[in-house]
Amino acid sequence: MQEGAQVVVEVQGAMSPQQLIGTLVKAGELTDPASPRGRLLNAAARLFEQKGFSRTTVRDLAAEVGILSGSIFHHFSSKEQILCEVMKEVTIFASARMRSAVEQAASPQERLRACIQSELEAIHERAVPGFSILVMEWRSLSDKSQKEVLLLRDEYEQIWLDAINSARCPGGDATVVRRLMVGALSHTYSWFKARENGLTIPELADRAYQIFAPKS
Amino acid sequence: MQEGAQVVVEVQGAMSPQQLIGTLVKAGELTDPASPRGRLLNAAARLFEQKGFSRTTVRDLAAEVGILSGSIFHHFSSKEQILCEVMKEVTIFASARMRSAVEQAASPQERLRACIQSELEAIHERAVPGFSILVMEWRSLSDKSQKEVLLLRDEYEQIWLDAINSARCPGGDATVVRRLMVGALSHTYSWFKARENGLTIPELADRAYQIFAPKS
Amino acid sequence: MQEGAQVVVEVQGAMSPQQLIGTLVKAGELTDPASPRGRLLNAAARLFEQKGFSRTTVRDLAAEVGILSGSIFHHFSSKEQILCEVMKEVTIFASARMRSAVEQAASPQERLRACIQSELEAIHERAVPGFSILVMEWRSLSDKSQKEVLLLRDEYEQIWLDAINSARCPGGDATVVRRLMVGALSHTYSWFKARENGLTIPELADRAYQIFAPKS
Amino acid sequence: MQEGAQVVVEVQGAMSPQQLIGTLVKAGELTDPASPRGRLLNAAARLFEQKGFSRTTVRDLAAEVGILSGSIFHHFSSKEQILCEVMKEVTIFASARMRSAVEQAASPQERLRACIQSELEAIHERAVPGFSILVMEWRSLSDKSQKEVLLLRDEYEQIWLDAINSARCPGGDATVVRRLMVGALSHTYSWFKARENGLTIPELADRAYQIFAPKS
DNA sequence: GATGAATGAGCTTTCATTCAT
DNA sequence: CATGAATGAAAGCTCATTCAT
Repeated sequence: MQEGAQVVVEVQGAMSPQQLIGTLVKAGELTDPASPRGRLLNAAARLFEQKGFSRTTVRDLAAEVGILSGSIFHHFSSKEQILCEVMKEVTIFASARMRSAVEQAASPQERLRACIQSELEAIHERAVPGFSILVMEWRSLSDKSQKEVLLLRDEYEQIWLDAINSARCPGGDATVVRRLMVGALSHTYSWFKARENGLTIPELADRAYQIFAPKS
Repeated sequence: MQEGAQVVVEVQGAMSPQQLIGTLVKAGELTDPASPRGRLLNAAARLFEQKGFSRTTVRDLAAEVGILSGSIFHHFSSKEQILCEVMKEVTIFASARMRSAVEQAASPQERLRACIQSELEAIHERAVPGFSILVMEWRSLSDKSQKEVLLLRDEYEQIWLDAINSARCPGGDATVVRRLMVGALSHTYSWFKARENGLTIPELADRAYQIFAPKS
Repeated sequence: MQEGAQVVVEVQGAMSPQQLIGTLVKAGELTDPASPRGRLLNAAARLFEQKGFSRTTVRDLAAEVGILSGSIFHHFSSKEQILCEVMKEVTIFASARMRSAVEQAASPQERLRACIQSELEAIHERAVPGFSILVMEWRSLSDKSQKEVLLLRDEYEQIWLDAINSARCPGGDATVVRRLMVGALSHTYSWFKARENGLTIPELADRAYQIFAPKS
Repeated sequence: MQEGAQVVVEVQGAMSPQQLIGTLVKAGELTDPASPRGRLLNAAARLFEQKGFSRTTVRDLAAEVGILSGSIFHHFSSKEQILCEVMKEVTIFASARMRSAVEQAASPQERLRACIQSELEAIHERAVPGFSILVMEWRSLSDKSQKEVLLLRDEYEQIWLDAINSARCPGGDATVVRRLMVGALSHTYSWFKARENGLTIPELADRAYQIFAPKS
């Protein structure tokens, strides 16, 4: 099933976020967003991103999906577990999305460009919201949960490191460059609003690429 | 390029953080860090940075300076006001620090380099902790407080925009570049530890400079 | 004159306080006193009357009905809302009670007499305690809550004004007379104890009637 | 000195409130309203009347007279003692005022009329505010303080009982009549505003007199 | 006498979590 | 599975009172 999923992902690089989610759901890697659990995770992602983890109450969450707060604990054992699951699903989705984007890129430069745009899309798309949570709410996670997420996260980061290395970006070793980049990109959540800034996501990706790309 | 950086560091040594604070205190722009209010603000900056605003209780804060929780409200009218005051003082200090660093830089490139290093020092120095709070806890501030801080913040950002513009950085208009930079630099708080990464702040500033500086 | 009073008492006996409450509960106008919310409201009425609103803590209230203080906020959003709800329910109950008493009175004089006795019973009966709160704790209510209660209160006061007008009481316009009466009657809560004063409520109502009734 | 005071009071029946206060201050029966203690008592009377005892903080009180809250305790040992002293001074002032008013009345009816007007003036005059506190905040007083005030109060009430008895008011024994009256009159504080109701204090006294006076 | 800092008990309220129905 | 009532710990905050200066 894992393999099946990867095959599908590879073949359909031009899939819409909705299609990609559908594929990953069928592969058992993501929770069905139509299920109670899935609706809860989506609502959580949205609220944690908007208001922050600790300013979001389980009552807010329950209200958002139209149940009572007590019922949440039939699906998750704690509020923190919800955060953890959100982060895992977001990571899985972002990984799949980025892998498919990178695979379609021809040159190292294009690969880097694809990574940047893919991450920005993950941050700002409505499809599976919550990417900025990975950065902003990292400290809200227990050590145990952090480890769980890091396991999935490593895979995602490896794609980045490869892209940065092969594109020969300035700024020294790829780890440091990537860390500066993750800060820059995730912070866009706080200020970039597609409608207001007169800037589209691809345009924003261009700007970031101009900065981080190798000097020609 | 490394040399340019080192020059800045030496020159800037003209006034230590402690001295600068002393000057600002005498000018009535900062609270005396030895006063009860000042000790509270410093402790708040430290704790808000370490644990986050909402995970820090007023009891934590009180314990940190050796008083009882009720006594805090002699000096501040609410927990949120403490955050606001911390942000204002941090901004004032960071502005003064950066202005003096920029003034001693000879070229546009050196000015940009000075800005980067100055902000990194603000983030990681112990002198006036709390710079990363400005980014990380922005949403914990009420609209009213945000406006108060923004008034001071504008001044600080203007120095940056001037530096970015005159250095002719890539990435389009200076506002967007600065926003990407803010994210990149403030996020270093989460991962950069001078002792562990085998990287000093000037070295880290160099890396960032290599990325954001104009392509030669 | 004593006889007139006794007739009213006998006739009014047609419905006991308990029965009237039952009817109002079924009609959805009062909270069921057996429900958690109803038990809380009754306890609040008792305590606010005995100790005053601000000297009654939500912990007192919770202890009185055998729950913990936090649980109160499942039923009410604030302590002040409890006061508001108590006042509304007391007003509704007192209105219904007085209306039925007045309807059974034959003459204008008997109607006034019935009003006086009905209000005294509302003040001193155990059935729905809390009438004196309406006067004594009025200032503890926010402006918004005051308006809510006044809406219900107007109806109650209209019955009084009609009775005063048709009985041709001395003392000028009915509004002023009623206000003097409200003060006189509600203050009895502070000094009248049926067992101690050697005076029953109907007897006390007689005394008040002798004072406020038209001079023959 | 006690005698001297009484002589003065007798002789100058037409004294203004200010003059009467001056006399009582000289006789050592009231605190000089210009002294810090006196200003505190006046402010307390005003605030307790406006907002209620428990809703008035010692900080409010201090702010009202322009000192800091800690300084209050150089003049009074507790907040409750302030209330007690206010009540005592108000009682002394109201007694002196009513005694002089009653002495100038020719008939029993006029004496009753004088009592009513005198009490209304005590309630609504600005000179020594706080009469309504005697009724409204009685429960805020400790048992010990209640006894102290009652000692002075008895004298005041005796004047009333004599007036009621000699005027042959309806409503049974004078104690009950007086109690109904004190409720009616003190409650006027809550609704009577000289400027708004189109009713002066003497006119209001007339209305009350028409109600409580003997039926002709 | 006043100040300002601190106390400490107690307040109302919040909230993740539990559990009988 | 969902409900709704309750829990209980802990939160932010209030306030009368104390006391060294």
